[in-house]
Amino acid sequence: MPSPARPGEPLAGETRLMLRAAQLYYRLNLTQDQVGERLGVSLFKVGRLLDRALRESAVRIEIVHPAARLVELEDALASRFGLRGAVVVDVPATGSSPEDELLARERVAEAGAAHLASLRPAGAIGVSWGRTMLELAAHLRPGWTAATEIVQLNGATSRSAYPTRAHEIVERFGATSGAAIRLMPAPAIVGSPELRDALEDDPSVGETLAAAREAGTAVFSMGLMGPESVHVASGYLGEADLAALADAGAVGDVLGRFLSRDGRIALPSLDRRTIGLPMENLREKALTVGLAAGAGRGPIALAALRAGCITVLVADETTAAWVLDHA
Amino acid sequence: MPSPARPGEPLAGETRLMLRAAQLYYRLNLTQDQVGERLGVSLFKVGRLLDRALRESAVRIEIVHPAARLVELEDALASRFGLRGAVVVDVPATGSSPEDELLARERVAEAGAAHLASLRPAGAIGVSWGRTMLELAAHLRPGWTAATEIVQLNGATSRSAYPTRAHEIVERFGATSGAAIRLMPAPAIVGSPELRDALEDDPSVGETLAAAREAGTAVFSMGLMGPESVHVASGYLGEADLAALADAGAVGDVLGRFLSRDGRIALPSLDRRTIGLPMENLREKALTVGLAAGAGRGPIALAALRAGCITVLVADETTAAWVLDHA
DNA sequence: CACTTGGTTGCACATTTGAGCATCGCGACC
DNA sequence: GGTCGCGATGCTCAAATGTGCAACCAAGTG
Repeated sequence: MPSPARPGEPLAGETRLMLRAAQLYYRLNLTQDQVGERLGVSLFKVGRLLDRALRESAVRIEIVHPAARLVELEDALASRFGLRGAVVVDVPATGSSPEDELLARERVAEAGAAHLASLRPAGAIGVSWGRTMLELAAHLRPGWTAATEIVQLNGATSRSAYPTRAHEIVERFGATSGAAIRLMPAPAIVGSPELRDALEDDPSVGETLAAAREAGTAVFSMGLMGPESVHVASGYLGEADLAALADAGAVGDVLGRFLSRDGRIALPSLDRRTIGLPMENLREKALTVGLAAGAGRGPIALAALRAGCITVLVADETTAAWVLDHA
Repeated sequence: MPSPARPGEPLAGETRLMLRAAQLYYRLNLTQDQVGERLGVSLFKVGRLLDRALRESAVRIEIVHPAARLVELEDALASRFGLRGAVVVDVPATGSSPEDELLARERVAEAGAAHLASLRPAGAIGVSWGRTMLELAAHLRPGWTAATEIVQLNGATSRSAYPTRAHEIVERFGATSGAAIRLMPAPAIVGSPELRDALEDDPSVGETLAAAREAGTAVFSMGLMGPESVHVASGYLGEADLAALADAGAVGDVLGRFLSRDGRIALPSLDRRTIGLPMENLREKALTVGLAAGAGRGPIALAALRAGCITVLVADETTAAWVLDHA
């Protein structure tokens, strides 16, 4: 490629012409033959001049919109992880203060609700619970889907005074769509594998679980691992479990299933005490929307992506950037 | 115009779509309907999206070639002073050391020669003399013009040991074109108006002067005012004249005519002692190429432009910028 | 001096893009 | 509840743009 005229060399007439053509074409928006007329060359030559300008990158075209970065992150995530889509939300401040967490949740939930609606999911839709899911449900607009059934994907009856409000979520999903709802009347995590199996075998839970397996769509949020996890507040996890999870390298959970960095079940013994749709079933769904909102969600988002259980990721910018940085 | 999404607002889906379209169109060079296909919208909508992106300046197109600035200066000069053309030359260093002066002269002269040739002047061509003109002449390539006659525009026989080499210039112009040449056998400036008139009335000078008036084209350089002027070295100007010129606000000369900042003859009494084509005749020519090369030429270049005696300016970048700054 | 050969030019043609216009959907206002 | 107006959409058609090809020029080369 012809060198871009080092200072010190006389400027070739061709180059001069090229730049003048670029000015007239790009700045003044003349057509190529107007440029040609003004410059005294044929319109063909103008085209070739502009071609050269582009190839030598004498003109630079860049996308400067403040949100362009978000779109870039979305595309990068989608192609890196083979997603069907990604939505990255611009959250002004992203610290880890409760207010920032709240804001991030609101914005991600809002964007998630809008995107979910735009996907027009049909048939049965499975949903998880949690603060982000509650917020998402609140943003659903009547008629957003023609789905026939809303199924709760994992256990949610609280053991503590702190309510999971899981039924509110499912009800809101149902109320805004006219779909039938199906709750899962069980805790998320119980004390023993035997109890888990017994509950899952009981029709009250088992039928919901079967419906959850059948649903073509799943919507869920990703939870942090640690004392601030909703599973601690809800009384499902004690000190000992937390310590064991930490030892096992857990970074967070999806539907109550705690994952390690690489996307595997971190602690199988705990997983066997967890009630709800198992990972392998989640992976089989045609459409799964996973939400990650707030500081520290990078690791679990990445783990879930690696686990292959996400087809559409909705996240705040910080989380998205972290994921791409560490992928 | 729709505001460019302040951070803190949810990103409208339209905007997201717009940016994605811009990415695909400008970065990946897809056609508008390929973009439409990929984004699931009609090609019309893509066109409108891209339109909006342009109007909201979400995409910026800029010309980044290092020489772009020169072209800008050229256009600005041409439109500001109603010129037929302008050539601005990139000169690496532009100090006022002798080496820098030399370099600037070389580059401006080279560009001037090339541009002059590209204008294909015909008929009679008038030329001045000076170091820049000598350099220009050296860069003329055989056959550069079909002109019939080369005429010296102003007096040039040296009074001092320092030769003006004016005849070399005219001869080179003639030799490279096959045109007849006509010298002006007289000094540039003489001691009295009476002598000037007597010389100009003599056929030896008068006929050349008449031919100079008839020439349709003139090529000349601009000289500095002060002790470094070639007119001092050649012995035309003494201390007293210099002081008077300084008092009168002279900034430099064109064809031996010293001008003040505003483009007027600075010192009419001196002008009446100057032999050569007068200003008013220079102004009448269809094509006049004026060269300004080297530090400190800004003021005389501006003065000459204001005098209206230039249709094509050739200058170094520093001079060009100075002129536009002070116009 | 004829003959290649590489590069540039202009051109006809196909594709792509932009402009103007009819239509549609939706909300506001009788 | 009708209907008026406005903005968005898709369409047709003309303009603008890119592509492949043949002609041409200039500079080597045998």
